Amino acid sequence: MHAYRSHTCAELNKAHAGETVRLSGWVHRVRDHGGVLFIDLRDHYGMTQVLADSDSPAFKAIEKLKAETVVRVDGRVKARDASLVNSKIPTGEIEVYVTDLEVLGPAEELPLLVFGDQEYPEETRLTYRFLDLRREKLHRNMMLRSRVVKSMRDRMWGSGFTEFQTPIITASSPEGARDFLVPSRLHPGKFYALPQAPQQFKQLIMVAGFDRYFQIAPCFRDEDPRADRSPTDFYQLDLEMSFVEQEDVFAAIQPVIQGVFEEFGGGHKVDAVWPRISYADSALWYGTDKPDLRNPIKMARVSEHFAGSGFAIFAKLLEQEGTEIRAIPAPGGGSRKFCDRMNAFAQKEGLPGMGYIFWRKRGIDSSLENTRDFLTEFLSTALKGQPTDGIAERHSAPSSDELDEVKNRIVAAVSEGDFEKAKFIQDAHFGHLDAAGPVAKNIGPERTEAIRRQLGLGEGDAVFFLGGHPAQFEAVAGRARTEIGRELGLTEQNAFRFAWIVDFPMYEKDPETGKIDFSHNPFSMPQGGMEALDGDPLKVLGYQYDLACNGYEIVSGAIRNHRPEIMFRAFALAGYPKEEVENRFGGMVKAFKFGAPPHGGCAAGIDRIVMLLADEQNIREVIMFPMNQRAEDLMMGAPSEPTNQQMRELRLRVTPKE
RNA sequence: GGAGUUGUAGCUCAGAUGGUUAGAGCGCCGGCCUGUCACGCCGGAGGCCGCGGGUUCAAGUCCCGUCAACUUCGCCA
Repeated sequence: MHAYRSHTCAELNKAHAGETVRLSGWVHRVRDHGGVLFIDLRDHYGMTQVLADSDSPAFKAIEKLKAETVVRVDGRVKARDASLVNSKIPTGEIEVYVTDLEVLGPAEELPLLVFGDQEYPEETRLTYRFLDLRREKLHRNMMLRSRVVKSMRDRMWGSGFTEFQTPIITASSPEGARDFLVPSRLHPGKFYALPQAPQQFKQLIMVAGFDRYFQIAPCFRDEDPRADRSPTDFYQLDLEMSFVEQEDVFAAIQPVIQGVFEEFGGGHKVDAVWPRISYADSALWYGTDKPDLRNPIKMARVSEHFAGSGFAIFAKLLEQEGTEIRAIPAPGGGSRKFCDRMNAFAQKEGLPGMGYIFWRKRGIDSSLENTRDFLTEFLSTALKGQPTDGIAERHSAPSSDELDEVKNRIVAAVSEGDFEKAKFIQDAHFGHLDAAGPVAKNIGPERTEAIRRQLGLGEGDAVFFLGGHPAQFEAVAGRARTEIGRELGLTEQNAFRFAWIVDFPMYEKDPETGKIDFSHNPFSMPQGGMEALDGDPLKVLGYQYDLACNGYEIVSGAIRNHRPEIMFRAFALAGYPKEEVENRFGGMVKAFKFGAPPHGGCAAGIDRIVMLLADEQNIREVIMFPMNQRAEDLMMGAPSEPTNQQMRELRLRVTPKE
């Protein structure tokens, strides 16, 4: 018999009854009943209940076992009585009566329990990651990750891509993030860098004529972490294609991503149609370049309704250059309580607050009834094209100057034949909806009605307003949109919604220094080529795109700039002279001078995709050995101090902390 | 670097308004138990209430500072 096992802990069933078997695994849980005791024996594959009673030669030893001890047991498979079957586990129809036991790996008292779903501090979990990984959830997440990567790889091969590895120790490539540097022993004072992405290498692979490349590539960036961003390193499905345009790249990657989400998405709905949304529209509608389209709320510009209005804050604001008022519609959010809560949310996010309007049924004052009746009859008669003479006599006169004014304007509109306008004024003042909230009072019924119509809102709905320079409130507006969608239950559950965000601007202006710099990837081809670079840099768009899914950026890519002369010009606009470009990207620029094919590609964030598929909120839950928030590996003790010998070899000295 | 939240037993957490000896569940240790599968029952150990200072007759509780963790802004091809 094999030294450790004849079967795994997931294999045995009724058909094995009577057989003598050997199992190895961890002592998951012990249930000691005095004369009989049970152990759940666990391995990677599953769990089997083993038992011993006082007649068993192993009884004494088994009584002393502690949780997580690794043991080998020999025993006899017993079919369980119907009343004793455990339907929760696949091996629940049998149990193994232990005749011999050997401790293979004793275990001390645990800092973290493997069974149960008790929560532990991250610090403990990361220090004892190997224990945490034994637990069901992480074990499952890591297996999911492994299968996702295999599926991606298979799909890529299936679509004619070939896989190549690129260097890990390489040259610095100033693409935005901070580099991890590696000191060179052979060249004291010089440093290698770990690649932030295999960007230049994959472009060179295209120049080398391989046509379609992919790689499951590690990427290294020395930036602060976020819940969806690992510090230090992460993995991408990196791909590049020659002789393609933007839509060709989309067509290549969509089946891979969609396929993986369908395969591992646990039955969630997966979008088959991925809309293209411009960066500008995405910012306006969703307040972010990675919108969550499960949330149906679409924001809108409503400046015109506030310009010159009685709402002084916004009216004044709009007199400044570049300001706008934007609306976040909130269908079903029409209560004072909800509106106040969202206003508080905006204040917590650092804004002065959000103005709001909400609509409810209008209770018409009896003193207004006459006017309303008059107008209703007058309008409906007018709309039918019949003479309106004599209607005034059938109703007593309106009761105030203000009402007179409204009435006269309706009558005037009708006489000009502008029935639409007449109906609008009528609705604004006497319609069945009453607009509540301070904003409505200040801008008056007609501007309020115009906003309501623009946004398609009705009874029980609300709308929130934000004003100023869009760059300053857009992101908060986006978060408010998310919050509103969530609170009102508008955001669809159990679905993955995708969209390509396209037409990213090539450049942006630093609001403080006024300096023009690349807003995204400097290697992208500007739309319109060389000519486009002659005008206003801030208006130049790139062939650059992201794929957004449920509020996360999961793919990013571009059609590359493969023409040296356009590249020099593009860099010059951002203030990089030709010499510097040649200095920093010499290898690539040179390559482009010897026949470079038009090419483009993208990279998909594997960690984030698995995170979405595993329904996890934190990327550390899908990484085998993650760093903590301070980029430390608590288990391995990294970073650590080098030995003096190492420092001498590298000719390095650390300056003391100030 | 800025902001928010949290910090009480090994772990998860409870401890209104300041007031006797700081509690529960899980885990751990000891005992009982031959059908459990989150076994049950009895008993026990285990606390610088993150740390420092202050207010007060009295501080886990209020104030100031500080440290740590997480989240977030900046940053992020």
